[in-house]
Amino acid sequence: MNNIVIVDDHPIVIEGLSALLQADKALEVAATFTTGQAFLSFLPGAGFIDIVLLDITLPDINGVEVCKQIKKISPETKVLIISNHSERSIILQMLQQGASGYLLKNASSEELVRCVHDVLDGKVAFSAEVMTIMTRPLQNEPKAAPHLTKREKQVLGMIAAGRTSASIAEELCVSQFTVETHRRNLMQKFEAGNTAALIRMAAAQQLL
Amino acid sequence: MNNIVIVDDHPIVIEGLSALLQADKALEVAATFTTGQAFLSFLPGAGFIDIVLLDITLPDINGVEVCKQIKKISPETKVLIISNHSERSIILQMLQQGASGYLLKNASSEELVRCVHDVLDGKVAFSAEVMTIMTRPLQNEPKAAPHLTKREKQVLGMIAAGRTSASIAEELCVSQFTVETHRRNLMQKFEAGNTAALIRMAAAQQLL
DNA sequence: TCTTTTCTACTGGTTTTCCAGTATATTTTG
DNA sequence: CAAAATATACTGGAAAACCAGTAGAAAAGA
Repeated sequence: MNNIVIVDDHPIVIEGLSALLQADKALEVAATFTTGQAFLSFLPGAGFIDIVLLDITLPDINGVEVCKQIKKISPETKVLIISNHSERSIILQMLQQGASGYLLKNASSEELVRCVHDVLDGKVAFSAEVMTIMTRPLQNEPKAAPHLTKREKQVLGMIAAGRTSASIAEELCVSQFTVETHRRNLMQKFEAGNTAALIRMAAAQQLL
Repeated sequence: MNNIVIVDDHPIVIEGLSALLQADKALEVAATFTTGQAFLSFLPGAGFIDIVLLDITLPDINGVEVCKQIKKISPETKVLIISNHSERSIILQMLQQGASGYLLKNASSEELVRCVHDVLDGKVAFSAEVMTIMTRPLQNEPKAAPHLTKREKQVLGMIAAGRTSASIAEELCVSQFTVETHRRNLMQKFEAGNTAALIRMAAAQQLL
């Protein structure tokens, strides 16, 4: 009998997953949580968990963080991500964090059960749609978001808010030159020729 | 015994809703569908349906359209929207289409059952969060998108692409002054102090 | 610790935006 | 048709962004 824990902020989804999994005699839903924090408090004291079905978008903490914690506290516990996000970068990020599988919420019930078993067997499991996304050629992929430093993100936000370099410099207590250097570096990272393009790029990548 | 139909493209959600509703003896899930088209084909020949739990975002047709069709074919059938969208405009739009209630997917199971009963009783039902959204004062509502003329939209797009006024003027075969006047009017309409803010506003309103 | 990254700061010059006006021709609409 | 909205064009000046370098200090990671 395998112990399963479900973490998802939608009670309806928890109910659905539970119903689908309980149909299988080999699986036992041991506990469910609607917040990452509640689950993380439970985790250290809990007995061994075979697999965690984890939603990425939780109201309190990021799913990435939750996954990291699981792997830290109980490396043998498998993590199967159940998410709405179909961006390749996110899927990869979760796998790098130690997740063993990735399902989209529109996966069929058969896929769900199959994936849970595959993961329990030590395999890496994806739903059909995720498989398609991961194997799709890269050509018309949206450009990967460049890595921004903390400061750069901060400055970017302020530029997008319509602030001038001078006013940003004042607020951050740095020289105006510094702010302009940040701006220039941002434009270079985004391959933008001017502020307008910079903001558009950033907006397109949900960075605002 | 009330007849329920569930339309949602996520099998997991269907499963969850079914499990929660079947617990109530007064409710019977008569059928479920993962596409709007499948449901609409079924609808005319089907017996009387008391209530449809309807997801707005379906892979094939828009939930608005589905709702409209339900009300056309069977006006007495209640529609309870189950959605991820928490924008006031969308909620209002569904109510105008004849929906009797609106739930967010993160609603608790109690709320779900309560709302189903309320709707069956002829009331209009919202989950707590939707209630909060609908009664929240308008002040920090996102500003309605200003009306833009064709030319303004065109210029806006080109500005966002990082073009300078001069280059835009050349492409449009108008004077640089004209482009700058357009830009100024755009900034005024968006209440933006400079190009960066303009692009951010436009991006926030999906105008790019 | 050493290396790399990040954050900081400056020079000096060019280009572009931004502001506040005015004004006319062309469409659209009541 | 008349009024309103739209698109066009210009002046002139202040402010800000943009370009292309350089470079030291601080923090983070190997």
